[in-house]
Amino acid sequence: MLAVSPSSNLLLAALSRADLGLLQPHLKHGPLKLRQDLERPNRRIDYVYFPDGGFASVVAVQSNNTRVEVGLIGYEGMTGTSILLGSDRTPHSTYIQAAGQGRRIRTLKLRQAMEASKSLRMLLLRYVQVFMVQTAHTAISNARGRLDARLARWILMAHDRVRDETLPLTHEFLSLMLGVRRAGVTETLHSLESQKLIYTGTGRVTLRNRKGMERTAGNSYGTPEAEFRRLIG
Amino acid sequence: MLAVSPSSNLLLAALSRADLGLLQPHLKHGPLKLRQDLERPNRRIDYVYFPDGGFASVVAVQSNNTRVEVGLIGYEGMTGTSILLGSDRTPHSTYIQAAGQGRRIRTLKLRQAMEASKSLRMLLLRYVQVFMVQTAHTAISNARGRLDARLARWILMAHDRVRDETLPLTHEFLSLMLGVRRAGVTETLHSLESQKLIYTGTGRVTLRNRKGMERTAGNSYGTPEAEFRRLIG
DNA sequence: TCCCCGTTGTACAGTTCCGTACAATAGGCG
DNA sequence: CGCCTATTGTACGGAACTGTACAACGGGGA
Repeated sequence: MLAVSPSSNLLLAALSRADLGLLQPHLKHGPLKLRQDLERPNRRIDYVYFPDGGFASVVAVQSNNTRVEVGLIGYEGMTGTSILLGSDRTPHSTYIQAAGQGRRIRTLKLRQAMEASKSLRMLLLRYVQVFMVQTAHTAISNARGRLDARLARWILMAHDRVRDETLPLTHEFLSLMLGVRRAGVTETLHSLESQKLIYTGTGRVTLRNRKGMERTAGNSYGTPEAEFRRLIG
Repeated sequence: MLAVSPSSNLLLAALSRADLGLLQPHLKHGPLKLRQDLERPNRRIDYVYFPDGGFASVVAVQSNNTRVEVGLIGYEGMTGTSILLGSDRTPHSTYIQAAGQGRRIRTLKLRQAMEASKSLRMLLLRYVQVFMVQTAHTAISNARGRLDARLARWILMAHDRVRDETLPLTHEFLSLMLGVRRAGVTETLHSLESQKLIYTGTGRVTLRNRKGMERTAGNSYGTPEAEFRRLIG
């Protein structure tokens, strides 16, 4: 809870001592609660979040019942990419999907720090690049991937961020994220389970064979992750 | 051809006189030829392009035969968003899909200009935000939209950029962009034609009823366009 | 003018996923 | 402990799209 305690957020960890010093006085640690809204569509964004654990989903909204996840943010990243890009809002919605802890900073303070330090600015913008690649690969996965591949990709990405084999997820929730039918998720999870890639239970999915999951995810998993390693490290 | 001639590129037009002055000495006007590669996957990006007409596609690549368009760039924007974000390359591919003219600048010169002017930097980054929203909406459209809606969206976006009712497009090409079967494009175009929304001919699609097309595109068209108007004007 | 190859039209069986519906759990709360 | 509601299992017909194949067209080059 101490403001000076080291964060397990990879972006904050990648900052130079000086850059961290710019942010540190304004970073506040706290819980990230399930379903907490971090950004609402077309409303001013007040805080930017650096999760230490759990993750948030960025969801593109069309109409009431047409909403699909376009990105996933955990301890490797931050919310508020539109703030970094000079906008004070976004048409998308961002909220916590797996509870955790994290740090937040007022957008104004972040803006000031970014103006003060070029290296800080560059690091955060490189993360925006990573996030764009993630979104682009969501697009290609949605266009060409079969449900088993898309589901495998999503579970892998969630696993990367939660760092626990067991994910607290209902089929209903997964169907919302992927924009598919709930019953389709149930059937596909059974298929993955029969291939011994996962265990399932009510409200949870446990990863059993990561390599195997990566195989079924195919090329839809990996490119954004490689881009992260290249640009952030 | 004169370096000082006004560009019809909306980003360049939105620059202040001073910011334009920074770029102007390094901008070179020239043709953008069909299928010209502007960015290759994971290769250094040497130039950034500001089209005056025609448009380029940003294509996410998985394997050889799995490639889907994730964004479209015409006189309203620029290529090289990854340069703006501090990376010198991108896993995506960018090439000209409708020939035109445009200006280009060496990435180094652009970087220097961006460091020199905050207002320039902010304008170009706001365009990155617009492009991210476009990519996100490609993702949602791919996940939920039926082929007629996706095709209508694509034709509308192309029409916005070409500023001509007639688009020089083969069905094969459209199928590559959308990541669907060529025969599916043919059938869907017939459907749109029978609804008097377009005319078709070999190698071309002519928009006949824009309002109607926007209706069939549904919510998959409009959000990124609104974001452009809000952030660039 | 005619050839020829890129483009378009069309067909067919097969697969994936949808919309909907309803029964069977399971597990938290009173 | 037993109820009650969220969650999961499963079924059904149908829609959308696929992969493949092949014929017909058409417009530019020789």
